[in-house]
Amino acid sequence: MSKSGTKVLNALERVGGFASAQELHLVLKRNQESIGLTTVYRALQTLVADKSVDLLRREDGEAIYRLCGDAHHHHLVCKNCGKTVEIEGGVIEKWAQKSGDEHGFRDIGHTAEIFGICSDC
Amino acid sequence: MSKSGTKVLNALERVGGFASAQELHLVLKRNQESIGLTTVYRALQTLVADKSVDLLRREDGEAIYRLCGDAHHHHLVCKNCGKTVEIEGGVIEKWAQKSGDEHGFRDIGHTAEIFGICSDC
DNA sequence: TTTGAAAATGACAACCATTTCCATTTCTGC
DNA sequence: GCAGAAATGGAAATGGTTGTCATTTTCAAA
Repeated sequence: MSKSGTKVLNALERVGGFASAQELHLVLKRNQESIGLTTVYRALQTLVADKSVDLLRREDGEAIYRLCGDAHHHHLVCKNCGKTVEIEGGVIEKWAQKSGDEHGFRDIGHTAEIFGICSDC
Repeated sequence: MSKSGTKVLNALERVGGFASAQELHLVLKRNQESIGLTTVYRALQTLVADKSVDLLRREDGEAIYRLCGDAHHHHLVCKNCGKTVEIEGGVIEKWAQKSGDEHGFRDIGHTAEIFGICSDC
């Protein structure tokens, strides 16, 4: 793990939720951590590839990131306030595997997100 | 409904699925329909506000649109050659709705894609 | 310790979807 | 036909994200 990767992870822990790359960059700057915006983006790309961090999208298309546990799960996200609930997705795993099998695909993976408006909004 | 709104709706029908604003603009140009990109964007904004069209996001953040009431389906995509199969997703609809309900969310929507390697690759 | 190649870094420029601006054209009611 | 409102579209601006490339750091081998 590069020095920057660690810094970005720490920043993500500190904000404790979603943050865009630009927001993380600001947090780090405020904390006297010298780091370039480009490096933040690169560190995030690596972390996402390593599955240490989740990548989602705000409604306006901006990428937002957050720490993610190891277990494969899905998210229910409020389109308004960003509140997030982790959802068990066994049904989806089976559906993806079955659909892939039926069409002769192998190395099946999938993505799935649910969004809506939460009870507080 | 403005003239442009009609053209954009027709284009959406013609492509029969998801399309980005830029793709729709291309489709219209190819069909000898003179229309500006700006106008396509404006028409889409209006159609989304009217709930005639759904707005979703590609993985890269680009906005994609589809007619409301279109049969909602999902895609099985080959990571290697791009071959795509349309998948029925009733299971997912129910899963998304149920998960949303359980946590008090309303206006539930979802995205789901399956990817893998097809039999030809 | 020195060295040299590979990886990491960051300022800056490039990219591209989307929006804003504004001048021109088209529509609508009178 | 006329005036005002709405629609249109080309050009420029915006803003998140990625590419470029020269410089710095890391680190293992000599």
